[in-house]
Amino acid sequence: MTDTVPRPTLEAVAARAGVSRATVSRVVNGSDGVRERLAERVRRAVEELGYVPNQAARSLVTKRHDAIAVIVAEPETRVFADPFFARQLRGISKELTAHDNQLVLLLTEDRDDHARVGRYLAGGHVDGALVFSLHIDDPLPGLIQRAGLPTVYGGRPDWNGGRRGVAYVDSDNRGGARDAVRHLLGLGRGRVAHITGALDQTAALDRLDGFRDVMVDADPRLVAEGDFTPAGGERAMRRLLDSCPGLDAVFAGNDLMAAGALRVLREHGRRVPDDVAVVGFDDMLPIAEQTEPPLTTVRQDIEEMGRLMARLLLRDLDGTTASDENADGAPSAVIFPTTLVRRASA
Amino acid sequence: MTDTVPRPTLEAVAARAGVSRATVSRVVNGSDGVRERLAERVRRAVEELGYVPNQAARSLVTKRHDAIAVIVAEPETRVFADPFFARQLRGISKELTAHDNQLVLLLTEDRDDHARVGRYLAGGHVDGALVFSLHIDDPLPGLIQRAGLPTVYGGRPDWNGGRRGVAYVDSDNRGGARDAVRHLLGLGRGRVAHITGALDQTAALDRLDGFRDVMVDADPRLVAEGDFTPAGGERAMRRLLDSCPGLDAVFAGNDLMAAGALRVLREHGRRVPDDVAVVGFDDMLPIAEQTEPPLTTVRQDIEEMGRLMARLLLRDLDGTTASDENADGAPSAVIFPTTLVRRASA
DNA sequence: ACGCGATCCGAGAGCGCTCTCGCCCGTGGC
DNA sequence: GCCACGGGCGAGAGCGCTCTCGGATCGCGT
Repeated sequence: MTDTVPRPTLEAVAARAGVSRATVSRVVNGSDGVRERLAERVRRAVEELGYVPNQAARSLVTKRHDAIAVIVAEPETRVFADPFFARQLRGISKELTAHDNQLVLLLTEDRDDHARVGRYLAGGHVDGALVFSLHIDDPLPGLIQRAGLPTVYGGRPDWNGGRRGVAYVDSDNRGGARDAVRHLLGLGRGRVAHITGALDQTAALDRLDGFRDVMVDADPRLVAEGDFTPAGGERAMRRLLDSCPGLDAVFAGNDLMAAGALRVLREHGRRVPDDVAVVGFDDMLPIAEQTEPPLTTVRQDIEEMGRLMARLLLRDLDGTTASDENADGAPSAVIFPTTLVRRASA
Repeated sequence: MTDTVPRPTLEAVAARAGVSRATVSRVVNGSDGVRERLAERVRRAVEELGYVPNQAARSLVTKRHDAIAVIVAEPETRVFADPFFARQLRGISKELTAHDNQLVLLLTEDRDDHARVGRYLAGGHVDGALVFSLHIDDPLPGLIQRAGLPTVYGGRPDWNGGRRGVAYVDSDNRGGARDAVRHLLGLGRGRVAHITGALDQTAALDRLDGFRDVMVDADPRLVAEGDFTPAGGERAMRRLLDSCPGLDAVFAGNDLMAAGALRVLREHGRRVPDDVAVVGFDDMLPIAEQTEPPLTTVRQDIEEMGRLMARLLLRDLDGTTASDENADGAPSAVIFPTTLVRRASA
């Protein structure tokens, strides 16, 4: 390993430019009050020495780290088999790097991990946190709140009603579900069934609510509980076919379950969309395009949601610096619209 | 925002325990030479005050950050529609957190990003780097090398032959490809075609080599270039059907292309696997299980590969501390075995 | 010419930690 | 009973930076 040459310090740059450390610092941090001639000399020295500020030293005094934690709480590998996550991460990454912030990724699986994460956050290594895929009764939010870290959640937290001012970004699950069901009705289908997601997640609950908004007094047997997995979708579909053989449409809580449902329908000789129309949710590529037939589904702009989460957090961080109550102004919840993507299945 | 109470410092703990800062430091960092009685007192003080070391201050003197960068160089969204990445990340994450290292994620899209990343790495914010999805002629490795950062690559870099001692972890693409093709031959298929991946990636090249190892003097028209996408797979399949209508098996460079190929085959009325057997690569869930018919494919232990990458890097880091040449001993390349997963398509 | 702001810059303290060095004290050899 | 020795602990310097504060310098009005 090439023993790294010690990197130049502020001191070194100052010496070379014939000025004091303070002046170099001013130039480097872009504060004004330095005459152009000097500033130019400093900049040249920085260039020549290849000076890069030592972040540790800087943080030590500023107490800022320009780093935010992204926490993905996913006990199961399920969501991991899902490009969703990667997309959102990409959006976040773009926004953060645009503002010179680092992205510290924390993946958690179980409660032990959450304790560890709590300790980490309390350790003050990062300026804020972005949290995903919380399930009901997760201890994490409590830990984070105690650490006093500015946080933005991805997806509506279940305790939203309780505490106030919780910032989160979510897609319009309820509205998207309504659109999906209305589309089915518009196709002339009368007996529309719904396969729900795992009901310990707000996304599943909201989609179910959207379904109910439209199918006001639907036969309760038209709703079958799934768990967001293909296998769960298959099971739910079988149950539905069993209890309501006359159904002519299915709205699945996500594309994975829709794929499972398609398989069961085919197995039972029901043609899609002729006999039964199917709509999914997420527009999870490449699944949605690969099913037979390709899936009509509800799309959300995942990447943009990621960006927005980051943006909200960064804004909050700046607000905090200004030390006000930050209770007002900021819309603490942003709901993204969804769009129906028509393919062959409905 | 609750104005965070200033966190206790070493000084505070020392005062409370009635010892010097040095002693507290020793206890906290687990170095010996502190009598048990004192150590216990210090530990209690730490507990009572909820002391957590300030990482910035520590790094300032140790020049260690206990942070490593994970760089995913992916210009296209392609690989992002792919759970591969998430799995590997999870493996890395587990290993790193087990050793109290942070994971700093850097996602790059274009060359500009790479310049930025280069600067970041040179900035000495992290102790090492894990790099993925390099394409041929990427400037990144050069930048990293100049920054003198210990690095482990995910997937064989194309310049492996050139420079020496490049550490990387890859799966046995060539061997896996051979297994796939042999399986097809074992099924009694004689005219096996291959749809390659994007040939600017070593994984695609290696899989092609594996194919050729077995199909020593195959008709060159049995090889069609793809690009790892479903659409590319479709196009390649059409070309193959066109030039070699008599083919009875296809080995696709990944599952996405295999899915595309399946569609084209179905469209052309070829039954799978009866008329044409198909094998993919990656066992990319949930794709492989959702195709019609489910895909026989080659699996690799992604998560474990991630873990190993992290482990290799951390070991290198420790070795560096010990300031030796680290030229020997360490196997700088590790190839993971693959296994064939039999489903219905072949 | 002289004084008075305003402007620009440097000196120096201090962020919280690690680590070297040397002091102190207890022990053992003679 | 004295001195050498060694292990346990504290004092203090210093990591590289920011930021306050006061001094130097300049321009301007009179």
